[in-house]
Amino acid sequence: MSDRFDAGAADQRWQQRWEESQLFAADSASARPKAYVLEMFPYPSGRIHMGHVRNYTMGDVLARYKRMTGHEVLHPMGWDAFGMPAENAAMERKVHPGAWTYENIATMRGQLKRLGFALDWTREFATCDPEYYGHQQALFLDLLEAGLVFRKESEVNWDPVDMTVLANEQVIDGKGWRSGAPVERRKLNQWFFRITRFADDLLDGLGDLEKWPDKVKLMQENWIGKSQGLQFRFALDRPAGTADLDAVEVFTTRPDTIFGASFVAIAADHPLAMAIAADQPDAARFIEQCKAGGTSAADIETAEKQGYDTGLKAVHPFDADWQLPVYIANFVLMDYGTGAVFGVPGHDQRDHEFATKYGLPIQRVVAPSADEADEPIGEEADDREGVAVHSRFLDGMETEAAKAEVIRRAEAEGWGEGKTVYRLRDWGISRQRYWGTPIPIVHCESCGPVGVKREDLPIRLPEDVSFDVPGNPLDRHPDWKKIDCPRCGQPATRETDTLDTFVDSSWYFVRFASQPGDRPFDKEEASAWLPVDQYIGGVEHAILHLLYARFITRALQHVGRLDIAEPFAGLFTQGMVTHETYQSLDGRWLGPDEIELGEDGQVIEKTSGGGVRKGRVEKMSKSKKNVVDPIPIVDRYGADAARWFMLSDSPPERDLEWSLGGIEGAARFVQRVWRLAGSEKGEGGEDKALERKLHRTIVAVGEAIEGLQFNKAVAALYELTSAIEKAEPSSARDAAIDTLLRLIAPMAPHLAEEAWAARGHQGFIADAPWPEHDPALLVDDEVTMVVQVNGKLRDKMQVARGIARDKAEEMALSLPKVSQILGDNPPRKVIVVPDRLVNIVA
RNA sequence: GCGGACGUGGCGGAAUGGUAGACGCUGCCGACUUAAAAUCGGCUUUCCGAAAGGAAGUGCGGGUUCAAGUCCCGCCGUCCGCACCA
Repeated sequence: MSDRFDAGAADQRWQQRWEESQLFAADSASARPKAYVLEMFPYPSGRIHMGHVRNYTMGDVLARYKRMTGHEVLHPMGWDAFGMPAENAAMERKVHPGAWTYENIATMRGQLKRLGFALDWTREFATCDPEYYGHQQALFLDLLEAGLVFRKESEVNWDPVDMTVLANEQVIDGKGWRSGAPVERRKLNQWFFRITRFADDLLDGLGDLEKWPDKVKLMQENWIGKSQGLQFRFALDRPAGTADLDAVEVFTTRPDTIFGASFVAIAADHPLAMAIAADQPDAARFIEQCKAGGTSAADIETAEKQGYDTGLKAVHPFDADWQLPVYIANFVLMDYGTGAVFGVPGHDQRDHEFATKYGLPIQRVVAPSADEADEPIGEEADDREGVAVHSRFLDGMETEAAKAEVIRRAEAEGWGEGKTVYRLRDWGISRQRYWGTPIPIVHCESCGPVGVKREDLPIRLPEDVSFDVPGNPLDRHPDWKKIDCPRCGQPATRETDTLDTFVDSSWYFVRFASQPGDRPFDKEEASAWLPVDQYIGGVEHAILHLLYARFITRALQHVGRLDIAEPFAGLFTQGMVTHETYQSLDGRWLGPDEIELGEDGQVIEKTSGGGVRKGRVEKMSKSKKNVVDPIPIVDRYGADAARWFMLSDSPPERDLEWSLGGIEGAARFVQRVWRLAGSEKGEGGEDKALERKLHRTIVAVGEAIEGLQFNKAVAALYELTSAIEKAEPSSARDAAIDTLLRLIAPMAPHLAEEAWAARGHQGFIADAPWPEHDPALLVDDEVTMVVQVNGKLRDKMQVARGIARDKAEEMALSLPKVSQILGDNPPRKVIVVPDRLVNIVA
């Protein structure tokens, strides 16, 4: 063996051998227990970044570990290939989105292979492959036939200058990112998936997801937002002219605060608002104003609360003489509840701001106790629950009881009813863009929207499109949309909207498991692999992607395509990769390769020698120029060092700060293991202490990998490596080295294979069984017990394991340090935790 | 604005309510070397002390407990998501 591990040569050698032997191709028919390990597939943006390296390294360690523990492993890779960046590239660089995307895929595939991931490349696909999106169109038709797809009006961000629909991220401070024009909200007829039909089911299903992080389940629960409340009608004292507008229907989750109401507010696009606008020009103007700005919730809710007093009065349901002003308000959403609310400024912060602005009464109607009924409401609303006060017949009732009582009376008197509502809205899937899956619908004047014939799938995107002007190229294509109606044969037009790319990523994991040519997937084969045992990706996907994938899985079950409800049995959300940022003194962002350490230790800009301000540690991003490209790192230090660093130190769920020192440390460790593997062999001899350490490490590393706590596995392996280095040559030490190689094989596979072969073993270490541990070697005969006085550490003692309580107490009390502190006073109390500590309370 | 998390040495972090700082990085000292690199050994929370030893200490302020980084309440700060970014 040579002195230094040649990472470049070893990486290449083993990657080639793995590929030649098709080692990581998954066999659906295998009799071994199956394990499906999946990382969120990447968007082919151009080059892989550190976040990808971290994500795929974690999954790779688990996949390789599962393989060594006797599983048939499915660990596939593909491309989430539709989306806006390809269209932006087309506009900026005059390249076709498809050409741009497939070039990026080719580059990134090579980069991933360079890292030596144990991936089954035979199952690779891109969502922009017509084969894939054709199957997706078939699934769309299934859902359409099952009544899970419908059409309705909904708002989009409209750029009035570019005459195009904008994504939320393209709206910056209420203006279009290219044109700079103030954005408007505009209504379009669009397609939706009826996800709300599964709202309860998606909520209940969270309860069974034991291997999901609680925080993600909680976020989904809040997103679905199931709440019980009261829906009721406020009579309007002056009918607005038409018979059906003599009442306004509101929904509230706090019916107990009904006596604290001081106004009624309706959405700007509420039918009543429309009716009022018809004869009040000021109202019409206000409604126009409300349409300014983007559609995102953050935009709407951080905007200043504004209202327009319609002059109408709503009659309080419990008191015919009590009238509330009716406002049109910019913060009430038509999509949630009934599009109308009553405002209780005492107990809702938004209502409080509104009431303060318009001089409306603020009355306390809930208090921590009846004694505090007259505590004034201060600068902020009091949103705690308690007992009802100043609320007539509700006075003294607990919040929950008061809610029930109001609902009971409303139902008895016939003006309202208890109702369950969800915050979750139906999933809008229409996108007015080219680079996505065409929605397989034909619009016919006589038949309406009709699904295309299945034998015509895939409905392909036309190649000859131009991106010279903004807007949807499908819509302006000269003949693509012209087609005869599949039902009546009359001339008709294709739907020119494409599907949200979240649809693409909502079933790709099924296609990985089974990919027949003639249908989306085979139910039996997919069932053999699904659900995914461990899914790994960024926490930024905690709600939308994961909820949509759960929905689609249920929908596919509903239409009989699949027989599981939950796609991902285990979920892990990993943190971001961050790096320091640097700015020149005049404010330009500088990349890590544009700076260096000056003679006096100050950071300076390489080209000018000018001063550099160290900025905060932030997520790697092009705009801050703090991106480190993984590939030069891999070329310089080897794939294993890069992988090892990604797993070291930082807990995987937290952010990882990239550092040069860190990668060098990892590379040093790779060399240490290599030297150890080539070190002098011993003849015979036991080494009990080393064996103990070894077997504890086997347990620790296995548990750490199963729990995805790779930083702990790394720490345990450092300890074991040091212990072996310090041990005298012996056969026990040689065995420990072979075991160490198997333990690091999932994390540093090239090093492990190279050293395994150099030590004379046959076959791939990737195929070697995971080491077994001997339980007898895990426990020591002696333990250290801590002796505390009043909870403070004063001494320690070595005792036999399993020592009796009274014996431990006696020993502790006889320690000189203890008696010195206690003096002549007998201890008041002694707490003994077996084998751990004695705490003496003086 | 709403929802969710996180906060421990110079740095990344470890710690079933039971020895705070494992392991790694950095730095310093030493060995090897003509020299350097590589490698190996030691030290590295702060304060007081020559040492032995002592005191303080897990964002801030309270609380529960024999015992709190860990549990509870209230703040502060940072990050993620908010439905057309992926």
